Amino acid sequence: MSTAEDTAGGEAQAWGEVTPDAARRLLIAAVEAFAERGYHATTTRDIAGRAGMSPAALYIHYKTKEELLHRISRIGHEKALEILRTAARQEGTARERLAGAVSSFVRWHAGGRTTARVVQYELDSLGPDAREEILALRRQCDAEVRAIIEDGVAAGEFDVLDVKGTTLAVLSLCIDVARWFNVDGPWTPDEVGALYADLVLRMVGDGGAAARR
Amino acid sequence: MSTAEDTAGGEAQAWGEVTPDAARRLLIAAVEAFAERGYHATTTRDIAGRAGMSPAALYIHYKTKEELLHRISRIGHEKALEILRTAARQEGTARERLAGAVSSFVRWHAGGRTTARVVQYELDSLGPDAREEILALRRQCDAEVRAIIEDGVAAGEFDVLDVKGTTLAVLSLCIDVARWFNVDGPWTPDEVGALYADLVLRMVGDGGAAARR
DNA sequence: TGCCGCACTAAGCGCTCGCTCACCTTCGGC
DNA sequence: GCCGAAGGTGAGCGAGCGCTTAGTGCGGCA
Repeated sequence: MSTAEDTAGGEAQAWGEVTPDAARRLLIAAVEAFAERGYHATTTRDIAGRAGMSPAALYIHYKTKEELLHRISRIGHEKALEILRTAARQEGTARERLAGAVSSFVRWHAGGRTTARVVQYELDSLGPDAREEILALRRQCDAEVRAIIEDGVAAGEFDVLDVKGTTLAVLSLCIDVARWFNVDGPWTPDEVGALYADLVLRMVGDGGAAARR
Repeated sequence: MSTAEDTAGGEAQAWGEVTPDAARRLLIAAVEAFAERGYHATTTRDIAGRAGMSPAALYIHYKTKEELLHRISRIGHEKALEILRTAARQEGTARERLAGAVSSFVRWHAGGRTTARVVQYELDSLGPDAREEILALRRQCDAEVRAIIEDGVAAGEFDVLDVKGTTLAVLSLCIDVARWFNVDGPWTPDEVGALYADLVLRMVGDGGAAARR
């Protein structure tokens, strides 16, 4: 647990699919800058500077500054969806799958906070077409979590008043980790993941959650 | 319930303390613009235009664009703190006070989403001094919620593993409402408030939460 | 060796930004 | 009826923005 995933350098390895090298360096620089200052407050000169290049070099690899955000958003959302999907398709009870999904999703938001911040909070800076594409991925994330909760209700494991609302609340809780989590704070990503898995099981009325610990 | 509080016009009445009239109109225009596009993507010309004034008029009432954000942030946080404080000092069990605090705090974030968005998500755009001042108010919000939870644990009403972490999660859940809540969506602020109060009682291990409904 | 193509840079274009300044109205007090 | 303060405007400054373009250095191939 908590391998390279939770260091800034480790975050970089998630971008391995981006080539060539210069394009990847620019992308990583953009992620850091967007996370620190926000999309609109970040200049193309800042991004290029962090990547050790001149401002013009950015435009050899990306058409516009927005394309950078779009690429980051899509790769990030695909990663998030993959995490939830993997957890949802695991063997086991709904209780186990929900706990696994929440703890790994939270670990990603806490450990890869830089990336997650951009992915979750800079969506509105995209143009309408790009935003719609990303929103489709987001709806798929929602569907994965909802499916687990519905399974649990059907199996009599969970006791939920409003499946749609509870799904939203669970995702909301996980996503907001990216806003407040601080690497220098009192918790490791693993600890927050475990705490949140417990809280979420309580939210879905899994009677054993409190008793088991 | 859900009176003027949940319309854009109704939100405006919260700024009654700001005088003179022109300064208040500018402030309300700024809240709307910041909420829609974010602080950095909003221009002073846009703010002045929404208030029906020339760009220069802004600088008669405010020294800089950042001062506008600072004022909005402070007034908004004071309002949020007042809501939590009122709920915390109510008569009743910890269970009742926590439910009341969450439902009214959530109602504020959902109904006054425009304001809440600026207050909760544009903090990083403030300078260091202003940010520190706002963070102090935020810590007081945290303390109010934590006190209720500690009361409940002491009284044997709640069963909580980690008071600090649970407090953070409760506040995080409420605050994130400002990000996703949509006035045209399927829920009213009251409905979300009630749902969230139930979810939070479950999170703190209030055994009766599920059974009672 | 000579040359091409590509990754990259220095310089800078056109534009819009936050903010200022000289000037104009309105109006209560004497 | 005149005056100064308060609150407003139109024009525009300097700076910095996203992005472009002409030119440079260099690895790979005949």
